[in-house]
Amino acid sequence: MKKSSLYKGCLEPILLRLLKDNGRMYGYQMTQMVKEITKGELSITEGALYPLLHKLEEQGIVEAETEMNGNRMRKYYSLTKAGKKQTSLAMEEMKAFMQSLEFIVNPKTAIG
Amino acid sequence: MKKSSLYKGCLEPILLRLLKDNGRMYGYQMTQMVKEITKGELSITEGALYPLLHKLEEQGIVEAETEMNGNRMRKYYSLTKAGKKQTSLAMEEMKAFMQSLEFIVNPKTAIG
DNA sequence: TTTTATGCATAATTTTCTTATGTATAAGGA
DNA sequence: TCCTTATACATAAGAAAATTATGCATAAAA
Repeated sequence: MKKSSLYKGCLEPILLRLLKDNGRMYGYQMTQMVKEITKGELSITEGALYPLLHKLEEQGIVEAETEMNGNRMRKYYSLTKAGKKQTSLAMEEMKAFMQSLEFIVNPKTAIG
Repeated sequence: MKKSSLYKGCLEPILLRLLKDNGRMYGYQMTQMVKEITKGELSITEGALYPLLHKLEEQGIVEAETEMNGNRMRKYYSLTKAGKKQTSLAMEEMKAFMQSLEFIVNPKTAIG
């Protein structure tokens, strides 16, 4: 992540969203996609990413499959059924969160 | 803050924004205003608020004046000159952050 | 051949909260 | 009158969630 890190607390919903949109991804791919989507604004650090993926797997939110790509390992993650449900909830929360931020930071243009 | 706390890392810019918009505020007032603006979505806890205000004061971002309101104390905070500069930067970061979140969570409608 | 990119992982530390607790005044309801 | 809620500050202990640093390994590029 970035040094100033407003992103603190948003990483989990971000990953869930990525998996929801792309179906099946491996960790490194997530970091690259986020970097691309946000035009370099957000860099997910590995120290944050991998422990979180492991936690989500433990919780049954995602499931993992290891594949070999040439000589290199890739660990693909995808949402479980419970994970999809959880993602819906997380997206609702994100929506409310972003709306609240708008209210505070952009009180004039924010539409409630 | 809320339990789910996506807000982690956003409290400081939120307070700066409040002070920028309202000029001079005391802590309790900030908690009430945020609650009102966000329709109850965001509740700033005192354990997060007061230590942060003290830190900002130490850093010369805000300055404090204690006043008595009847028999009750209020500690009013306002941005210093350095604080206003810092707030501008923080708002730029917030804008970029919120845009990035849009890109991720709402890729179709997000305008880049 | 050294750096950069790909790809995973974990440990130590720091940041930033939550939760709990404490003090004190004032207002409102039962 | 008494208890709860609201107002208003403060701090300490603990948890959560990052950062930073490190490690391993393969492959491509400079």
